[in-house]
Amino acid sequence: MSQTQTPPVVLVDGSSYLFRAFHALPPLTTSKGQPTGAIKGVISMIRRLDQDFPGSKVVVVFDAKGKTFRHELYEEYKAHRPPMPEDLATQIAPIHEIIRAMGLPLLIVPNVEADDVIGTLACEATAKGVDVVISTGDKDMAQLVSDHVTLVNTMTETTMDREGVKEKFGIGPEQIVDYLALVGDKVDNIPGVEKCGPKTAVKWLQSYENLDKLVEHADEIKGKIGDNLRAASEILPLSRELATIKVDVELEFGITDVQPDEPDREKLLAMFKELEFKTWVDELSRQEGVVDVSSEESTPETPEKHYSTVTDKAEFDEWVERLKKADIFAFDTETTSLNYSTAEVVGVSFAIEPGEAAYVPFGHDYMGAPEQLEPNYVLGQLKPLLEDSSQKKVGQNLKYDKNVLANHGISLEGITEDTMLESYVLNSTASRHDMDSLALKYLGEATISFESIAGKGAKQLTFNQISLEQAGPYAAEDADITLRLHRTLRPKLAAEPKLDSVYQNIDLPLVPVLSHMEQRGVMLDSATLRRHSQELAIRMAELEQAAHEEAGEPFNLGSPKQLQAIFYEKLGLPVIKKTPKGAPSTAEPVLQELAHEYKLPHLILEHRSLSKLKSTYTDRLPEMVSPRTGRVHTSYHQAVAATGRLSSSEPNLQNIPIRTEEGRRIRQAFIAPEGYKLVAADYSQIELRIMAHLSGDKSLLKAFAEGKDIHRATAAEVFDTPVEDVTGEQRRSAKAINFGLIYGMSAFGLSRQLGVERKVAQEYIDLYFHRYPGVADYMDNIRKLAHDQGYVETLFGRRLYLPEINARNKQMQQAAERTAINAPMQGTAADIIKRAMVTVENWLLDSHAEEARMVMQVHDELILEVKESAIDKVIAGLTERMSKAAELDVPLLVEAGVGDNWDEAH
DNA sequence: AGGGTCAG
DNA sequence: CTGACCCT
Repeated sequence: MSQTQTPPVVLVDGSSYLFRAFHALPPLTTSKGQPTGAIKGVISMIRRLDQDFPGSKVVVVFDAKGKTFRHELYEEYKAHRPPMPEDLATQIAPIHEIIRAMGLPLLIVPNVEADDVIGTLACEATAKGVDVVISTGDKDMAQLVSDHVTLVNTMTETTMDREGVKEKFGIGPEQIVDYLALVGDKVDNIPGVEKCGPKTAVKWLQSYENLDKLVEHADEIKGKIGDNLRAASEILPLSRELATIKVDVELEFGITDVQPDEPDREKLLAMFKELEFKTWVDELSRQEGVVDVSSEESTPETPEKHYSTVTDKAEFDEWVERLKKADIFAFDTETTSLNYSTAEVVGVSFAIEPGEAAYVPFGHDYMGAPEQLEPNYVLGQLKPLLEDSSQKKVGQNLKYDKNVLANHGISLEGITEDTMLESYVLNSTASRHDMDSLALKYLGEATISFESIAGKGAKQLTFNQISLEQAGPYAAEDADITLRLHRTLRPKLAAEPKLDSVYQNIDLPLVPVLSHMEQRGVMLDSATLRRHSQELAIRMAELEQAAHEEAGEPFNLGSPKQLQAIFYEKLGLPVIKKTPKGAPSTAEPVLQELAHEYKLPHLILEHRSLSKLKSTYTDRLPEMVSPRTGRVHTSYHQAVAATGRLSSSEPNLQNIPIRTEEGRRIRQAFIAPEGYKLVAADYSQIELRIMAHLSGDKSLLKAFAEGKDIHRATAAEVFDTPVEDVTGEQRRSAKAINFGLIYGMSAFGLSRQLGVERKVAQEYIDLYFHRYPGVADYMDNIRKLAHDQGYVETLFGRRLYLPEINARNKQMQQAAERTAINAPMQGTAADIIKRAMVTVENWLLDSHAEEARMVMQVHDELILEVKESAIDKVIAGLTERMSKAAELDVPLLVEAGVGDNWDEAH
């Protein structure tokens, strides 16, 4: 390997990093919803090159849009590539802009792929005696490696020279093209040899050196794969050509023509600010000559860090004294398990000032663990502080901490701030609100990952098994980051009065309410469910046998893949619909259709629905009963649904069956303890009522004011019939129309729902809007508003950003428009029931603590356990409070029922 | 429209 | 990860 004195030229394959950064990094967005993960990834990679190759000329190359010579060579080239995700497409222009502002040459050559530009420049540079480093994430580039060309993957920090290629692939750089031709490429749609993977290709090339010689001796290859090779011999030259990176493209410039420029610091600063890349903003601001005039809010500096692990009594006591005096402190628990109902606290961490935090371990019990403070002492000292509601705390998802502390007899009060909720209210569309994502997004800091200290997979340690050396900094960091996030996020909320009110008056007060409901759990009749399971098993076995006879062979009824084979290959049933990937669908509506003419689909349908009931409910629910309490404890998630709704998991209590008789039997297993009944109260037609209120449509308001059956009233209007003459069929159609409106449904969707022609569905919609012009206006306005401001709001001011509302892709744009219509209704309903929950919980705790408690929420329904003697009183108070949770131009009707089980209560 | 879970 | 299916 020859050494030159001059530093190498670095050619950057920008496009390859673009895709890798997009998929590998957490989906960052700005507080306004602009996705930035790929930008951050690509730019930080490019910035690193300056350190890795000081003094080198860095040239960045991107693919241009449009076709290339490979498309002309082979029209199927990249034919099956899905369109670029919108979230990625919007990040390309900013990346280009930043690279230019950094002063780096940016090459985008029309009709030439980045690979070929790089190949050509690399060839030219080496001819001039300059060494080349190609920075890429794409292994195909290995074909360019030579004595003067090295590959480096800056994201994974690996380099590959000639020897490296041999090590990695088992063959030399000159053989890579032949290798690629043999293997083919599914994504780019390059044909290869059927069933020939990397192993086979390498084996062949090691024996025959290259493709030509291999094809010459193709008859020596035995077996099916030999046949495949001979069958492919015609197209292999084409594959080879497609896989070959060009080194002789006609470019209008040479490697010496491209020169770096001075960086435009003002421009960079503006862009980094816009994209909310705090650390880079800080870094630039500190550099001389750049005065940050546009800054209204100071970006948080990364403080010096002083984290301590406290095992000394005096030191701990001192911390407690400081906590008592603090106006607010950040707080976090470390526990043995993520499951709050079984988790035990093994340590707690605190922070009062940024950069300074302490971890107090008391339950680490691995071999050789240092002596720690007594759990009883630590928790005993902290208890008065934690239970003092005037002592303010901030945390990340404090509901969890409240739940686990309850296992130690501590009732956490004073939850005055929660960073997870701050982030959620600021931008519910941001896909994740966990601490690690928030730290990266708002503080520009990567946190210690749990995996890095606990390991992963089966060998993952629980927190009590992690050494104090590792656990200390991790836990202290959690408290520190939480405090600093709060200091960053809270002012952002305060600047938006409506969002601030949603946070303070709706989501924060709900935290203890949800915590109580989770801890209470709900009672389950496990014995009945188990019996039900056995019955289902018998019925399923019968169905399975019948299906096998019908199909003429045994197969797995639960496998859509095997089913496709039987249906469409063996039995030749007509294909009605295909899955997104092009395979014939066996989805429910398809089978429903086929069931008219064939017996097998009917059997499958019944088997499927029973199998779902059994695996998800009758088998699983009894397993979820806590041995400690004998009840099931769900988790409610407050920062998952973009619209403001809650979600529920482990188990999901918000999707317990109700549609079929068989399903309702599962609801019958949700029961109340001795002396109690279940009361279920739900808002009647809440979303349509909200639509009436928001749109102000006269007819709709009137219908609700008069307490009419809304679907019947709609049918009378749309079909121009007197109310008393509306048929069942007409009412059913009207109901589908009403649902469609809530979902922002199109004529297409409605036609499918109703099973009528699209034209007919459009007529219904036109008629509806004609009869309810206020609704039509409202829909137009909300769509326009969404396009103009990029977000929509609920009645209470909860905001939902719609990043795809102005997407170039029409389908995405239309989906965003449907969300724009649905979100204010769904979200306002969520706000209303959350408000009701807070009021109802406080009322019950104040005056009916022994008689009634809320145990479940299912979007528009609250389920309570109520002592038999108090039922009338509680129902009256409950329905009144739910009705008054919002003041709308329509009455909020609440319907309540009582029963020994959830099914009966309806 | 928004969710969660299961089996393959 | 996908397809299917349970809920409001």
